[in-house]
Parts: sequence; C-alpha cells; structure tokens
Amino acid sequence: MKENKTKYSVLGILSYGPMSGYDIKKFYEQSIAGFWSESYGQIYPILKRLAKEGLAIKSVQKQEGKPDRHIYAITDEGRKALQQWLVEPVGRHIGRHEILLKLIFGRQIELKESMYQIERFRDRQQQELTEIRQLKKRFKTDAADNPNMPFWQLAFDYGEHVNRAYIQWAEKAIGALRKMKK
Amino acid sequence: MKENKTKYSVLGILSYGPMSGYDIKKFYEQSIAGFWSESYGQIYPILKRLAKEGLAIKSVQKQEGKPDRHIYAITDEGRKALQQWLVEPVGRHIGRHEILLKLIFGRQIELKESMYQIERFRDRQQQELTEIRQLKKRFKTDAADNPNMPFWQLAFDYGEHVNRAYIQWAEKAIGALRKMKK
DNA sequence: TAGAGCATGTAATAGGTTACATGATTAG
DNA sequence: CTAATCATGTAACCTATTACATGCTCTA
Repeated sequence: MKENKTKYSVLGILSYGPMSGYDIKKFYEQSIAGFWSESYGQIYPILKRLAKEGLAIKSVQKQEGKPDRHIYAITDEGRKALQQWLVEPVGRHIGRHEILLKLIFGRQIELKESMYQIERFRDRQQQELTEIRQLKKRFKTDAADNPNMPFWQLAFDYGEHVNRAYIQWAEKAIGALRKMKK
Repeated sequence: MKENKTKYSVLGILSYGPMSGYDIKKFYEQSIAGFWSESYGQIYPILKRLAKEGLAIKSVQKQEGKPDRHIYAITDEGRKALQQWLVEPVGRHIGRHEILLKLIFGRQIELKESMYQIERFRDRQQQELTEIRQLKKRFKTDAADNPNMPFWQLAFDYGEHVNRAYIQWAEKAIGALRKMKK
C-alpha cells in the first residue's frame, strides 16, 4: 500500500471539517507551514480525485460578489481510508538538508562564506522558533477546548525541539569554523 | 539564479575527485545517505548534461571482465559554477515530516496507535544516531589527513544534534500520550 | 546455481511548483 | 488607483523514483 501522502494530508485536513480548496491552502499556510505544504496545483486535482473515489463529497456554496465556494466533506469511506493510512508505519525519509550539502563542499570557497551560510541558517531557525512559540500560545487560547489540541501541542513541541537543536548546532559550528581560521 | 540542487550535489561530489556515476551513487549511499540521496535515473542524465555544459569532462576507462567505467572530472568552469552556488544563500525548505502529519490527525485513531508511531520513530532515529557516530569514528581514523574532514565533522555533528532532539521529543511525546490515556 | 556486485543507461510514471486565466470586492 | 483577498482551475514544466534492459564475474 504505497500511497500518496499529499492525498492523505488533504483528507486529514478534511477530517477537521468540510472545507474548500482555498481553505485547505490557508490551513497549510497558517498551521502546518512548518512541516508540510501543498500548492493549488496539487490541492484542486486531489479534491477532484477524492470525490471520484468516494472519499469526499462536493457541494457548492453560492456567494454574492465572490466566486462560489466548492466545499468538500469527508465521507465515512474517506475516514476509513484515512485511519488505515494513519496507522501504517511511516517510511524512512531523507530530508534534503541543503545547508549540509553546501558545508561539505566548503573547501571550494572561503571559510567566511561557510560561516555566513551557517549564520543565516541560525537566524532563520531562530525566527522560526519564535513563530512556533507564538503559534503555540495563540492555539492554546483560541482553541483550548478543541479535542485535537493535545496532538497539536506535540507538533509544536517537535518544532521547538528540532529548532533548538539547529540553533545549538549552528553556534557550535560557527565556533569550530572560527577556530579553523586561526 | 534558481538552479537545480541535484546538479550541484553531483558537481560537488566531483569536486572531491574524478568519478563514475556508479561511484557517485555509492558516495550518496555510504557518506551522505543521512541528508541527501539520488537515484541513477537522476545521476546519469545529469552527468551527461554537465559534460555538455562544459562543467565536467568524460573519459572512458576500459576494464577486463567488467563494464567500462565512464569517468567524469570537474573542469575549471565547473568548479567556478560550484563555488557560485555554494555562496548563494540557501532558501527556506519545508521538510515533510510525515510523523507530524500522522500525529495531528491522531484523533481519528486509537491513542495507542499514535504511540506506536512515535515509538517506531524514536527507535529509528536512535539507530540512525548510532550509525552517525560509527561513521564519524570511521572517518576520523580512515581519513584524518583529508582536508575536507573538518567540514564532514560539522555534518556529523548536525546529525547528532538533530537526532538527539528527535529522541528527546519522542520520549516526551510518549509520556504526554500516556497521561492522556488516563 | 542463485544472488550480489560491477556498470551503464532509458522509459514510464509519479510528485510537485509556477505561471497563467478570470473577475469581483475591499482596504489602504 | 493599487494591491490584496476571495476563489477556482489548468497547462507547462521541473524533479525524482521505479522498473526495465544488458551482461559478466565472483562468492556462498
């Protein structure tokens, strides 16, 4: 059962409630931008497919002065398919860490250039860490009663742990490069 | 200058010395499997392209009883192109963390299933951490005089930091789920 | 004698982004 | 008046994996 992750990410979002493709895109951007994203070029065709496969049903909501909203709702069948996917072991996945790729070829450039790379990386992850903490707080107050909250907290926690590790590594690496210079 | 990362990963490997596509594949598998990988379906066409663009030159090494080796060597132009890419800031990249995707939809399945997911994840990262440490040691003794060594150490260090963070998070998350159960 | 290693490559397919097309409303 | 937001979708284009094709040698 080697199945499309994007499909299940959309189906999973629909498990939170009926939504349009536009809403789904927003969800990616505003909630899980830190660890997942999809473009319209993926979302709309997948919604069509989900409807064809009976995993979701479409209904059209007419609006004045704005385009119609095509709302998709997960079906029982869809929920079953999602559940099946959720319990499947996740396969090993190689995250492509471009910063490391650039580092290991560092002998080709000046040391200070590698340092800049790591500094930029550190700053970005620092910013991301700040954003995660803000999001975490916002969720805690805005949706304290949401039954999905505990799971979300785990995800935020993950982001905090990983980004802290990135930053710690970056500091250490910058120190090591400074020593190399001498 | 939005250019193909795969191309530069191949070019970077060639900066270590002349190699065949087969060698390059091995390099991915034996050295940087933790943070980058490419298939033959990418490697061979890219080598062809590099030669066409003058960034590498090909020569054929005949062997007895084995297929010929098509050796590619980086050119001065190739080295320049690589250097240019190396100093370019790395763009933000969203690693697709499937484990998180499965977690945030966790309400759809039994709590213990989410726990299994995290336990499997923790065990895998634990194993990866062990492998990184072994690789680190092996490199330290095997190639102590290699001028690229300091950069490699930074990459190993990265792997250690990140995997430690994964494991710590996993322990914490399992604890949180255990509490939820009660 | 089966399987792994050596070694090159292509074709089919899947996964994913970007640009384009359309067009009204609203906020600055 | 300009830009953003709302809203749907497609086509062209990259990026990447998997399966296939070939064929010899060495090891278990």
